[in-house]
Amino acid sequence: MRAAAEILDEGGGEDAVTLRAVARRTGIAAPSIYRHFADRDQILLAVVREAFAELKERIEAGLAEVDKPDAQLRSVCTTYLDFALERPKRYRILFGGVWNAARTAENPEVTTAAEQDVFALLAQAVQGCADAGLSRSTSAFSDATALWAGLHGLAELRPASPMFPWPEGVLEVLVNRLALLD
Amino acid sequence: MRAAAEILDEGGGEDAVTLRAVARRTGIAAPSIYRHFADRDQILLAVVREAFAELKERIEAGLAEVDKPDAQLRSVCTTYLDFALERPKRYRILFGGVWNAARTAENPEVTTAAEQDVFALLAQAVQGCADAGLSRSTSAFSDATALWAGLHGLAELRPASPMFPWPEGVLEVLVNRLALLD
DNA sequence: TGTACATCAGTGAACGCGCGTTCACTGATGTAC
DNA sequence: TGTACATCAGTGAACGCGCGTTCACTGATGTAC
Repeated sequence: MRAAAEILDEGGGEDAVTLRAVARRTGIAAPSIYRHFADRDQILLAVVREAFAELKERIEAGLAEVDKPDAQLRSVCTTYLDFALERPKRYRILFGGVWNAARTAENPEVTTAAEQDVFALLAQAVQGCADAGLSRSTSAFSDATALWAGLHGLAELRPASPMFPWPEGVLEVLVNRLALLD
Repeated sequence: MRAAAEILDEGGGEDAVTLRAVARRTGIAAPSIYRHFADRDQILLAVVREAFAELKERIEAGLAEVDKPDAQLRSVCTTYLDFALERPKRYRILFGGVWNAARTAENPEVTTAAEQDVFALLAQAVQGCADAGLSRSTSAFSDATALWAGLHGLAELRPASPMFPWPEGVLEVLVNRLALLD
């Protein structure tokens, strides 16, 4: 059921995830949805919740596979970007602003909190590099914020501008310079 | 008339810019719009066209006020970010992906071309710093791309996550490090 | 100066559509005695 | 083992709504003779 909701957002914007479209996709009648969700907003909320959970899990799984702090930082960034490029629509709904700004006040744990969880993984990785002497960073929080902006920009811009002649290695440039590695 | 279309997108997503909403805002009946635009898509197109033009003009106006290459680069970035933070919805429709990806093929001059125009101003500013020995950049294009990603990320993330404890000076960090100034 | 006519931005009524949601219902499954 | 009943996921019909768009129209303004 939730799976259907997710598959759906791969075919149009957030507004394409209509209650009736989810029903069609699931193969049930529209009113049947009310046995599982109170209203349309709850469907979106469930999609957001699940997507945040998956992003976090993937980052943590990637982290577990490497040891060195700089490899860990690169892993976080790569996983984050891969997630966004694989599922641009789903990524977009997480940090997209439209949905976020409107519902954030009512469900802080799904948006603000989940977002900070993901950001914390990034900030910890930067801090880890600084602690190990692999980064010249003196403010892991501030540098992680700049890096987050860079990652997010790349994550949104690349699918949005497929005609742009993207050069190789933009991600590496962002990580190396913003986390002050070398 | 177009002014009304613009004011409108300050109150909801792209999908809130309905033909009827524009009509209400303008104070005319819905069918009257067809004297000025062929259909709904043309309204959105006009908004995008005008917003791109305004962004470009503002950047150029800012550029004309300073001389030193590094001041010019900072001016471009500041103007870009200010535009995005002042009118988040309008900025979003320019580089937003949803509208872009769907209509880009039919109207390349409004999206791809206008986008490259704006990017060119950024790339030239980075190149100017490199030429003047103010930047260590050896690939202005590649570095400008990374910087663009950083700017875009900040431009989207800040309005989208008002609860996040944004540190001071993120923009400066992005510009200094990604354009290799110092 | 006066008359005929084209142009043009506007109008209200109507269309068919997909939407979220409500309603009273059906039929299968599990549990109590 | 059999009967009564609660639970629960599903159903089709219907509602009112805002949407984009089409239609035949009106009334003001400008131009030709």
